[in-house]
Amino acid sequence: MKALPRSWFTRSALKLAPKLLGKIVRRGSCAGIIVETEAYGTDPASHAFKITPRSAIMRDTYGHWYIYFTYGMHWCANITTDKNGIGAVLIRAVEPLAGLGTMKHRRKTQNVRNLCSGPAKFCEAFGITGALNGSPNGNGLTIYDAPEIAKSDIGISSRVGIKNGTNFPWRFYIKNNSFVSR
DNA sequence: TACTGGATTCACT
DNA sequence: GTGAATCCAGTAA
Repeated sequence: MKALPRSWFTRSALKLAPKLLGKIVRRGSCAGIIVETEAYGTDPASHAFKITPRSAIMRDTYGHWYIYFTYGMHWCANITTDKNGIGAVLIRAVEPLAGLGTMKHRRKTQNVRNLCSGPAKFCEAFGITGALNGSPNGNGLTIYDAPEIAKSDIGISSRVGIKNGTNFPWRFYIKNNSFVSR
């Protein structure tokens, strides 16, 4: 199994978000299949809409982890993209493959479907915190290559703008996968 | 320095 | 379906 090289992340978030589906993410003994992603570019919902010290990593890097804290209690993990622009892909849901015992312990639940079926759940199950913010893919938290998911098996949805009435962002998920969030 | 609200989740009704 | 938990980045002063 080979880690996705930095060059893999040179394209835009919108292009890469569906291609990340089916890839393997691993941290320590925990691993899983990415089943849901969300693309963030310069839309009004994105932290990159206005570049600040926190979000500058989305402009300045690609193939690095952008991990931020929200709602006073949750971490969310993104992989930065777009060599010449601004973007990141949020990992929204993962199907657990290995390290189930550790995940159950961290998540305080025995329900496998509830371990990683949400962006903050995924971070908690994998023990991801801001300590990993800014680190490149492969340094503690790694996405490995895997066969692409067929286009016909990928679902797409966009939320209609809460902020500006625009459509944003783009959510991609593997159809009929019970580990996708809702 | 003070205030506001969020790329969420969970318990409860 | 609704509301609480909880803290930090961003913004305004």
